[in-house]
Amino acid sequence: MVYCYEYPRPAVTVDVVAFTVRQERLQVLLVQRERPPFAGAWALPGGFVGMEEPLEAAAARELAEETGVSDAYLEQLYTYGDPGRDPRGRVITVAYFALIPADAPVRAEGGDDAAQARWFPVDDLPPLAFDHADIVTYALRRLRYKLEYTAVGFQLLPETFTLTELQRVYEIILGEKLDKRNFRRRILRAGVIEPTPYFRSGEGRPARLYRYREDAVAEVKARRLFP
Amino acid sequence: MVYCYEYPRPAVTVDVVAFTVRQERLQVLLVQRERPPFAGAWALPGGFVGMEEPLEAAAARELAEETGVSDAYLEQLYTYGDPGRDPRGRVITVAYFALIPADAPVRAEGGDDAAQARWFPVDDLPPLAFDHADIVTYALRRLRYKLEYTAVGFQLLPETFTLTELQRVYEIILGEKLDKRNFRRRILRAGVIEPTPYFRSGEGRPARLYRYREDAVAEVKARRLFP
DNA sequence: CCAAAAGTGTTTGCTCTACACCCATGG
DNA sequence: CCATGGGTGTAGAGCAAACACTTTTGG
Repeated sequence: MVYCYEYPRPAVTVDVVAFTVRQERLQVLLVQRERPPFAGAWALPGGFVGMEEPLEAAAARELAEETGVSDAYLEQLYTYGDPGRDPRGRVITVAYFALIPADAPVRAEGGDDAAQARWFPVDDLPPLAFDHADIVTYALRRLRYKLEYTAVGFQLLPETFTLTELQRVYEIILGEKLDKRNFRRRILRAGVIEPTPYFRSGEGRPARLYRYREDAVAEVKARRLFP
Repeated sequence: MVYCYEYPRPAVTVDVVAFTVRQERLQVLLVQRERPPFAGAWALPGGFVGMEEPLEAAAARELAEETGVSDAYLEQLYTYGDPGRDPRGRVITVAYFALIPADAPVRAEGGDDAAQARWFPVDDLPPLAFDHADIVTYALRRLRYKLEYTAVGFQLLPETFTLTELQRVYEIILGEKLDKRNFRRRILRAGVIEPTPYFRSGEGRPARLYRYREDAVAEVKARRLFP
């Protein structure tokens, strides 16, 4: 064991950029800080990493504490460690991004006890504490980029979903309309989702429900410079 | 300032996977450990992050200490923090990968004073300390992937280079022969390198020298799922 | 039977791939 | 003049983009 008084050590935290699609908008989960620094300001959910806790477990724990969601898609994003990013001293944070299904029963909408937690549309965020605005910007770029060449979009939907719903998610995140026929052809060709025998009735003709294929490889190689 | 005795803190290190192409092979820089744990074993160059030192600066410093190279291409790779990855206790490491030009005057080839440092071909590595084998594997995957859709390959070459030299780098790293005409067309279309007025004479017809365009955007978007 | 949303194919253009010969220099 | 590596174009195939109508249900 290396002891603490050998050398001073930075503190290590995790922060989570949790995305969801609600009310036809891409939203990010923020919590309101209660203590200085930045007391009262909005920030990403996060906290210190336990001494025996893997990093991803810490991110999952922080996310679960704020939302109650425990099976979200979680991916390491980047590690921010500039001295001076935290006025309290040297704090290195490992940022994660998470995709929360639209039907996940997210509690704390309104903040019952401790820290208030709320969803904010990504294009209408309040000022954020620390360098969290940079982190969100980077997470958003990564999310868009991932959508372009993988099929992670369904992680933002319930277990079964219609192709129209999935297309809406892509349109909302990418910020542009997509052609229905081309969308369907490509998303199906990618082979990461499969039809179920079920349909959903609403207004108009019922739509077939699809689900994620457990055995699928999420990364769909796009055209490469040197195939 | 948050003081050390508030909570125990993990130690934070950086490790660098430095690639170069020598003797027609892709090689990785390793250092031989002098102290336990894993005394005598080979490991990635790396070390503790200074309390006032940015992470990338720490990686650059470690790389410079081992090689004398101070202007390499450096990119954050991933942060490894499993408890138990270091037998001394909780050590979180931020891994970087670096591309070293073939003509860089790398000293310590043979280890003059302290730790011995050597290049090893990636396909013939010794057993590595800690989880460094995992880190190298991931860095290699990322390097191949980057080569496929960007034009970072020239970072492994001197400031000016011929297209044939560049093609060799790609072939060595990707492990397959490429068509000369298609390679040239695509690499030039990507627009990240430009011809100089100079030629290099060797055996046969002299070859035009190219250089990196400072103003170029390195990321060449490949075919996307939803353009 | 009308409104509303689901579902479905084809044509056109572009980009990737495969492939072989002439060019410029040094010895 | 010969050996060596540098440099160049094209035809065919496959993929992506654009585009409009028919189908199924509920009210």
